[in-house]
Amino acid sequence: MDQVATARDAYHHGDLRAALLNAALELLEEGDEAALSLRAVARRAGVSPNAPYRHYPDKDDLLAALATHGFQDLRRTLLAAEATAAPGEELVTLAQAYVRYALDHQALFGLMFARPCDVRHPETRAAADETYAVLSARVAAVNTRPADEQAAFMAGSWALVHGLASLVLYGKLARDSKPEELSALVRSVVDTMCGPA
Amino acid sequence: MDQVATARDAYHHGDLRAALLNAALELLEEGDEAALSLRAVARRAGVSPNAPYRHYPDKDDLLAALATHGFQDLRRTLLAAEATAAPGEELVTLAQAYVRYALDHQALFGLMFARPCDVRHPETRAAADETYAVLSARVAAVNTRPADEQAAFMAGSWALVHGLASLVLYGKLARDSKPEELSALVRSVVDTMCGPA
DNA sequence: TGTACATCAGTGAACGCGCGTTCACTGATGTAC
DNA sequence: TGTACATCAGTGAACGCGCGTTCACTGATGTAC
Repeated sequence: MDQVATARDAYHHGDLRAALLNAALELLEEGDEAALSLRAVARRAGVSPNAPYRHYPDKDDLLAALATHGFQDLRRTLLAAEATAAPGEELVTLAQAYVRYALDHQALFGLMFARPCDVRHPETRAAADETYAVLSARVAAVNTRPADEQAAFMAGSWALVHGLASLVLYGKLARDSKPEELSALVRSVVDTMCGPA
Repeated sequence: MDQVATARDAYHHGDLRAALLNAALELLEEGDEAALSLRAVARRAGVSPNAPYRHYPDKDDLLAALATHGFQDLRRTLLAAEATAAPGEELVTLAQAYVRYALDHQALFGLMFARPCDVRHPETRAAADETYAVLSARVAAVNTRPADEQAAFMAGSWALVHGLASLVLYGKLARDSKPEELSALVRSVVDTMCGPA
């Protein structure tokens, strides 16, 4: 009986597209991007090897969907952190949340940022841009520099924060630091580089 | 005759280790890291599929050697750029050279920075640290900030420059910019973020 | 100077594997009458 | 309300492929005597 019900439920899955995304995210949490094969995703979702093709034209498309999801998730995470920041601490808090996100979702973060953001997946581009917008809005609110430096300051802030995340993530900087040491590092770097001119 | 000589030369190769590295670098210039298989490297070097195992224990070791080479090459590139910089322009010049290196060696740059720099390959770590040292020495020479901000400023400078390179490389920032526009962007960002406090 | 022999650095075939993708199919669903 | 039928969303087997790595091997080299 149970089996019948399960089988029936399983056949027309309901929302296999989302289930595949979740399965892929699970696999990314567990390992690196190399372990993320379409077949593994299908297996994890409990579905036959080619079921994904009903929902994604090919593997690249699934990866793009994952990256899009990642940017949206990072954006929400940043907004949530910003909302709880002490007054005057917003930029540092955003930076810390960004770096923590990278460390908490290593493979996904790598996938998001080590894939070309090109014309073929405009929704991924849009999601990336919206993530950037959270940072740059905060920078605009905080920044005391002349107007003609605004754009450079925005790009620089993203680069700074993203560079920190990348270097730490791959062991180039602050190897073996504990989380609180890392937060302190991010704070001091952001204070030093983004402080009032 | 030629063939005999070629065959004789080919058998004991002389320096297959270096030849494999070069072959791998060529493949990286031509495509992405995914196209870099041990077998493809051996093919490119004109050698049988398992000849590489005389020189590298496994594929991971070859990748580490590539990363090491990349860091040394980047270091030399930075030093050369620095040496030709106009007085007062050293930091900006270094930053521009760093970003250009990333764009000129996309797959290698990705390999260098998207691999964990861990205990298993100390020579790669050392090479990465020496590359960083070029930047931080220059920062120390230029920096006018208080001593207790030195470390943060050094880390921040690397993060800034590396973040710029990464974001541009993967189409997150300054999409479709021409080289000179990019150099101008790097200049304005570095001036804004690293300028005198 | 010549020779036996250990060692080094290659070859070539084979292993098992998992991959992305395609094919022909079938079970479930919804809609027109 | 019931039924025929188109459509949707899965299955399961198979394809060809290139991979990393191992095996047993052989040709080239250098060294001791």
